[in-house]
Amino acid sequence: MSNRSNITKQKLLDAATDIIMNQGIHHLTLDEVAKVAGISKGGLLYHYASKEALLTAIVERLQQEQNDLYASLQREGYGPVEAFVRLFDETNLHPERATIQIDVEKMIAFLTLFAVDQEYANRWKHDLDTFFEQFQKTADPVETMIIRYALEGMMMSEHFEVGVPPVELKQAVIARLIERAHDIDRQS
Amino acid sequence: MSNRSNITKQKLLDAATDIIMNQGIHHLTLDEVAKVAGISKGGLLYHYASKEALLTAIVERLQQEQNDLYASLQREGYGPVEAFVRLFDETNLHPERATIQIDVEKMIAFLTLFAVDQEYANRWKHDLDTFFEQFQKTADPVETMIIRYALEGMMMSEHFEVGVPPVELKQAVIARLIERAHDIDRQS
DNA sequence: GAACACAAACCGTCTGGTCGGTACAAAAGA
DNA sequence: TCTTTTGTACCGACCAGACGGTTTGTGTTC
Repeated sequence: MSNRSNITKQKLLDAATDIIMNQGIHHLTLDEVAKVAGISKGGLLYHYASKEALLTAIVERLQQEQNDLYASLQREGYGPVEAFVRLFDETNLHPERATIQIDVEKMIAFLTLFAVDQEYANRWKHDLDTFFEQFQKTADPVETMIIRYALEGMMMSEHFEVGVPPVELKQAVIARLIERAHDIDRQS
Repeated sequence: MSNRSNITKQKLLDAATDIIMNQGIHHLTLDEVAKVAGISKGGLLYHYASKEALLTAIVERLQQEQNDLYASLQREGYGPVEAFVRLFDETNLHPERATIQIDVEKMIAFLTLFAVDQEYANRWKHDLDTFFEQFQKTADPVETMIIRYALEGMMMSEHFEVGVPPVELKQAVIARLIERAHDIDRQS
């Protein structure tokens, strides 16, 4: 695969991601992706033979990005639970690396993709199942699950903008979650 | 509006709800709803002039059901936070009223509707915003928000079947959430 | 018999996907 | 070195099916 081909593929994935994030999943049509990417529909279909192939590629790239971010947080010394919490709020905790927040925003936007067709969720399901299994073996599995669920719920709430609390309260919630995650990691 | 008309309307709403829950939102077409309801598409459009009108009716009915259930829980003496927790797990706590669990399952399925089009979420948003405001004025707003987020996250996890823990762990999580909710209600 | 409650054929649009063709560069042959 | 062939990347017109909605017709109820 040539470099030119790779660049075009990334452009297409970027365009599709952009559409999902800014216009919503129901505007994600092949014509729109091609238009945003500045490439013809024929060109799009040349690289991704079907819409499904395109979506698969998007999910895989996002998955990879998330894994990399989580791994880098663990390399910085955070335990598995605390690293998971920080995954959700890197921007607030480290404003200097604002770019990676994009990953989280992407992840949120992609929930809509999973919501529309469980097929795409299945691609991720196995990895997530394996990942969350470790959370059942911490010093306090119940509290760990509560932390995990709370983060996922917060994600939903923020994405749909339903019952969003004042910023200070949100910050306090995250602070307390980090605190507890830290304790759990220490005891584990 | 005649009784016959009302029965047909309920059949249509039931069919649409059934499709959303069992086939997913992208299979919710007017033809499919009509087919499942055993009524022609013309008949469907006679009662609900557009797909949007149908969806609005579905959301409104669900909203009503949820409100009624929450109110009945409060009438039984549960505080606002604990009643909210119990809303999510009535079947496990009271197997004898298994039917109302259906409401929760519906609610979960409908998240997909909101995911696809924020328009429908907006119909619910205002009420939910108002509802969640009281959670910011409890004895421990941070913990209350964590409880709320955790329940929403659990809902997501169960719906997409991602990282679902063993039943015992799930039960223990709910038990602890109820415990904390009870404390908060008592202190408030 | 008039309003109501449905049935069924039909229409226009949108969208995923096909297909024939072009541009161009690198390899192969002369 | 010049020509021919081949493979890659891309274009854009076109097609077929799906889907929301319309229209017209028919039976049912009061």
